[in-house]
Amino acid sequence: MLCVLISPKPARGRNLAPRFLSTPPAAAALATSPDQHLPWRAEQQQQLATTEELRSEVARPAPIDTNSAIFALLSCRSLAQLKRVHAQVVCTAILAVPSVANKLLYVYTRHGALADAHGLFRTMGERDKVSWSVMVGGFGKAGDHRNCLVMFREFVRSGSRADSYTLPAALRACRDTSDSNMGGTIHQLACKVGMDADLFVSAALVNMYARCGLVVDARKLFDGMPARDLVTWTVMIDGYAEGENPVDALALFDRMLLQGVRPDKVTMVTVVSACAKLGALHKAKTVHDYILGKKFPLDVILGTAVIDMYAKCGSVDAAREVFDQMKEKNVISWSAMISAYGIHGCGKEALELFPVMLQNGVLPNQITFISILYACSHAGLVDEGRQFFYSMARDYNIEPDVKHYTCMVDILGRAGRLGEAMELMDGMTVEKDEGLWGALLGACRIHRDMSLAEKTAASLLELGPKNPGYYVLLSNIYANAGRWEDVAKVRELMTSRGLKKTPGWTWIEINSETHRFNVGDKAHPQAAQIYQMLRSLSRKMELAGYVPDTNFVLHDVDEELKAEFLYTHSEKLAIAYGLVATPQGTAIRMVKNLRICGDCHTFCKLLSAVEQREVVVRDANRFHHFKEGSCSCGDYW
DNA sequence: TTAGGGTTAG
Repeated sequence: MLCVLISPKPARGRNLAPRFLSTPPAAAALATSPDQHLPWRAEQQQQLATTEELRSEVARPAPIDTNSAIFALLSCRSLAQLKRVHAQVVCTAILAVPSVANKLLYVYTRHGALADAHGLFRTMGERDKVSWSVMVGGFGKAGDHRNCLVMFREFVRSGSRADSYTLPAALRACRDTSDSNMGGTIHQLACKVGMDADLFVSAALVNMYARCGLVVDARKLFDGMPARDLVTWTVMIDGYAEGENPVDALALFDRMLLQGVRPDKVTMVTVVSACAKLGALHKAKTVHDYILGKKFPLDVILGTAVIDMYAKCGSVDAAREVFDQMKEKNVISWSAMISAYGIHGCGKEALELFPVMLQNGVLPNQITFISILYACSHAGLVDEGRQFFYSMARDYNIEPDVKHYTCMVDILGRAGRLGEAMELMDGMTVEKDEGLWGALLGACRIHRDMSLAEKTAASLLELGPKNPGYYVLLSNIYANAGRWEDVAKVRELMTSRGLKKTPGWTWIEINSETHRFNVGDKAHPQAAQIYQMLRSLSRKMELAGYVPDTNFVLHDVDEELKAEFLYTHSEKLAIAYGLVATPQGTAIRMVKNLRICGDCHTFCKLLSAVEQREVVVRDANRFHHFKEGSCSCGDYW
């Protein structure tokens, strides 16, 4: 076939059926390639002609009817195969049948061949709603949001009414580009054409607003909907979970159940992921029991979500149990388990899993290496980390990106090898971002390297970081050195850039309920008991040798006041409540939104011995398991 | 000839 289409002269030695002589326009388009007019290309074609002619005898397109064409299109496994069927369709002149042409368009988009699909679309004589929606949806699914919206606009301008296929596709493009302005415009259009109450459109609208960070607008829309289906509930739950509001996500799920709506597997994945964000082990077990009770199969997606949930709720053992039970595992499941070990400081276990993954025929990807390097970093495995870092490109053809460099700088920096970290950064070709400089600055804090800290901070501040954490880090470094004027300057810079320090909070799960504490919080109904417990605890702890480490208080105030600040840190209030509300011997499990403070870390270690309690803290970076006076992080965090 | 669609894991 190819020979007939590309050969400039009549083929020799065979009779061509008349249909091959008059090449239809679409078939000509098929043979077009951008470089076909280049001289070397023409020469090459001449040389290839004989072989291709022979081949074409075998591969000559056979006539095909409409039904067989649709069946053949749906069974295409490769783009080459698809192009052969396309040629058959062209030769049989059934491209004029809309269902065939549209199916062809659709299958091209499914193979990610959007240029081919678009080429065909442009030459199609008759384009109906399906052709348009295939193109709008095709560009969207391929991640080409711009062309998705261009097609949508063309569709609307062609005088067609936006429908329940094209509107959700266009809204998804807005969601994926976080363009709530465009999303709002499309919302108005949906209202204008009376499509806003359609279930597909309204689910897409709720999803778009929520994922663009406008959860309140999403909820208003959700509450005002005349009808809701499972997907609408699911996207709203997901909106809360993704918006870092897992409490509302889980509350909405409970409400959904109360209203008699039965969740499906996708809803459960969303709920499990909300639970992972929350970090409450009791709740995690309840959700897992629900999944088992309702007999949802733990397939690769739900199973992986459950692994991640248990890991982030503090039980790496439960995560491993689920991992072992899963029949099908992909690279995401393996990476989730490696990451689970990593955040719990079990570097050895994480690294042991890597070769097992390979033995199971699963190849690592970029994220697997981030999980591995993270595990090395939090277990102090410098040499191992370095080996993995260099093996990425060499053995797996995965070029390290800025995140991998950040992990590596973290590994070297924490281990005190600041010079090596700098060297690595000097030699990198990928663009440096604030996270990378932040990692180096963190290392400067740990090893008190004032001069490098200043240089690093200069580069960091030049990038204009949006994360208040980096300013606080720098301010901490100055405060530790007693440079209060510089502390004030950093604070001023933060204010001028419109940033505020993220307030620290800790919550603790008691009897399946979470209780949240801020610094100096007195809002809890049992506040009196909590503060009384804190006073008796501090006496006991000081007798056992605890000395408040006032270096962690950064206000320029006297020592006595500093100690008072320390005692009302949210971590300590949560611990005190844990002691008040749970029987002796029960583990105390907490989640903190920021990194645990150094003084609270010391406090937890001592408390685990004095009170004979296991204390588990998830902070913004990792888990700390305190037991009998020491922490699983080995004071290395 | 009735094709195309909204939600999910590290």
